Amino acid sequence: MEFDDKIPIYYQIKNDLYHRIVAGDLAPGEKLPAVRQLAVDLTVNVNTVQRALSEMVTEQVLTSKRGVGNFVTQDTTKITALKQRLSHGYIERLYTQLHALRLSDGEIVAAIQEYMATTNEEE
Amino acid sequence: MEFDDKIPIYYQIKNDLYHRIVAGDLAPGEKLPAVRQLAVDLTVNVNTVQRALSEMVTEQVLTSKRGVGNFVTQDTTKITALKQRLSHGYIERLYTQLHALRLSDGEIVAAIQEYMATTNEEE
DNA sequence: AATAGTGTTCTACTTTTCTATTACACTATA
DNA sequence: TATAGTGTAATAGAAAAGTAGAACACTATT
Repeated sequence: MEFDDKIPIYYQIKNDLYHRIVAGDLAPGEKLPAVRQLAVDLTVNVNTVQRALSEMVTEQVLTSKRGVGNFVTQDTTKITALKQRLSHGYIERLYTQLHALRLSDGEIVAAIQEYMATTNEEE
Repeated sequence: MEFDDKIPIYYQIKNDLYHRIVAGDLAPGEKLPAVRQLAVDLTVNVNTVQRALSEMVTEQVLTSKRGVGNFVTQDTTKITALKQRLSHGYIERLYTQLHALRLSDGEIVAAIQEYMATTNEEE
């Protein structure tokens, strides 16, 4: 995984896990790899992984069983809410940014469709 | 100006200036406030302002005249290119993020239009 | 009971960012 | 030619994030 050095790594790890959970890549109730294994996979220190996971436990997106492992919550309403929260946040940020560049609502939609058209074309 | 403590302040200052330049709030050739004044306005250290500005000089978005001041470039093609670069980057990031959440192209456009509808309604 | 695998916590160190302060370099103008 | 206003640079210190390594706590299995 590549990291943006402008943003704390633990924060980027959280976001990556959020995405994998919402996408269903990590199913409700599924056990995560061991923290030491995750640290190896991400080429990062155990403490950095731990910080990301412990925050997600606090947020009740994960549950932790000492001596056993970390697990994705079984409460699917939490996951749905997470998806909503993330996508709404992303859209809000884009809207704010493009508005600051003085793009109108119509121009914003057009720019996105234009982006999609050129992106899919090249595949 | 409020800062996000997850991102370096000098970086956020750069982005704020980018936006003000692209929006025309700071016109081509216009003189910026003195670095010490900007530091006061932003309640930040002079060096932090200086770091933001010097990077923008390197990028040729600003020009600097020692003993005189910092100025927005007069080269409007640079500004247009900057606007393109920023908006494309923002859209690309949104697209990547929402795709990671398994939203299709159509769902992405719909979600944005839905967002715009509810936002404008409340005004 | 022993052991291996797991989460958790702690301390020490490094790097980056930001602040504080001072000094230096240049320009315009009184 | 002073002087005020400007950009530029350098040093030192504080705070936050990350790394490294070790130790501790708990669980399941043998």
